[in-house]
Amino acid sequence: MTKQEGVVLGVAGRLFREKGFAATTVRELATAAGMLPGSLHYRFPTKESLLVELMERGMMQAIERVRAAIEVEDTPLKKMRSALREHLSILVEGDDAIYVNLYEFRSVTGTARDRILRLRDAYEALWDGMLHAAVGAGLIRAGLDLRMVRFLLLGAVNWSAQWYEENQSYTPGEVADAFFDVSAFGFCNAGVGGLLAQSSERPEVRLTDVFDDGDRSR
Amino acid sequence: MTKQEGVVLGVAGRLFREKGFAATTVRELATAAGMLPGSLHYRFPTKESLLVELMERGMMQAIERVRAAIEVEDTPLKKMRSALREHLSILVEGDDAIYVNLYEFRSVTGTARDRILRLRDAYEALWDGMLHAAVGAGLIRAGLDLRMVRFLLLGAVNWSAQWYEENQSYTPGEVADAFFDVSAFGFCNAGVGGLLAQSSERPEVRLTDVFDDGDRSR
DNA sequence: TCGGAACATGGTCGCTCGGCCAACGATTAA
DNA sequence: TTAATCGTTGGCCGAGCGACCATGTTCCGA
Repeated sequence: MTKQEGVVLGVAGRLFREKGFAATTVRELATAAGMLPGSLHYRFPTKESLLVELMERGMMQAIERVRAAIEVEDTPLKKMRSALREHLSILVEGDDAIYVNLYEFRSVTGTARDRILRLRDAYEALWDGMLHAAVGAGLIRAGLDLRMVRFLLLGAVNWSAQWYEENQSYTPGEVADAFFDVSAFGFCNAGVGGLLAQSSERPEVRLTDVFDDGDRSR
Repeated sequence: MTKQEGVVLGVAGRLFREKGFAATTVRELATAAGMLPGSLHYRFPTKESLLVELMERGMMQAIERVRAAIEVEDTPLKKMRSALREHLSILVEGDDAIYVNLYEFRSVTGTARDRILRLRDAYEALWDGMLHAAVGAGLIRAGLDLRMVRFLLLGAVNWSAQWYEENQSYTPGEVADAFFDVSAFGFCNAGVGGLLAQSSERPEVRLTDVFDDGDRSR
């Protein structure tokens, strides 16, 4: 990737995020990248090819970042918490490629669609791996649909991009940890949660085995 | 509202949902509504006025439906569960106005933006009311940020529209109930959840006081 | 019955779109 | 110095855009 292509992808990410793919013109892209429309066409044959390139790079980068965030943790729940933090951090303060991935996918057609879907599958596999490891470690309440747990967590953080911009009274880490805390332990209080928990057949696990660092927000 | 206007709003919802506002042309709208562009212009001066009309009607309708779903329940948690069901049901199988509200808001400019934001505030106030009632009834774990609980629940269901289409192995009610179940009681098992719950100062509440109907999916 | 309001028609206006390319400098290698 | 290559320029293309309106047509109340 040349330096110029990097500039183009950068401004494309910003404009696609701000205005949406369909509402962004190639002239705007070229001007923002400091060149003329013809030059942009020389590097990217079509507007959609620019979108696809941006999305694929962003997705691969996100997978690597989350994978790295997982590797440094040593228990399934810590891995999940760390992955959630990284995911939200990339989304709201990383480059714009992931936001575009989430909200402009409908503009991608043909075979590029499948390539991006395969990348998404790879990302989701990271989560399923963590969840299954947590089940294996006896940390997950019995009878839950793991897919639903994943949908809950990732849906909440993905949607956060919608309200976080105008409501930055939290850090991304605080938001992610709050979501993880509620999802893991429930918003119901001791009595309600405790009564339900008694129906679980899982062995007891000491809380300190799960979180021994006391660090719930970064 | 005349019958024709209803037709126009209907096809507008469908096309805005399928292709997005910016990618939909007035000619497409007119053709789909069985009329010519000029006729459409007679009823709605601009494309954006059509979007605003659609969004306002949809939002008001959603508020009424959720309010009705809340009223027939008698405890805070039941109200929340019912509201979540209704919300998701409207989103994935109701008319398209709510989907458009969620995903095309950026195309609204000027004073119409504020009008729609005020409708959103009214909807969120429904949720805050339920959450505060739950706190008052001693059902919510101490130390939680209620706004985060709301963001978690509504974010997860709002995002569901992204994956539900191609994955209809669940009913909307099942999805909403799964989200509610995990959020309320946590995905961690008895030991982990129980240890955390012991730190709560809330009095015990019998589970049967919360859900006595056993109906967890419709 | 009939006058007028309500509505539909079909086309045009001025403009911008994404895509395209022949000609042109800048850079590099021989 | 020269020739080949790489990247850029700036404008043109047909298509399609949103907006608009003069002219018919329908329909309903007086």
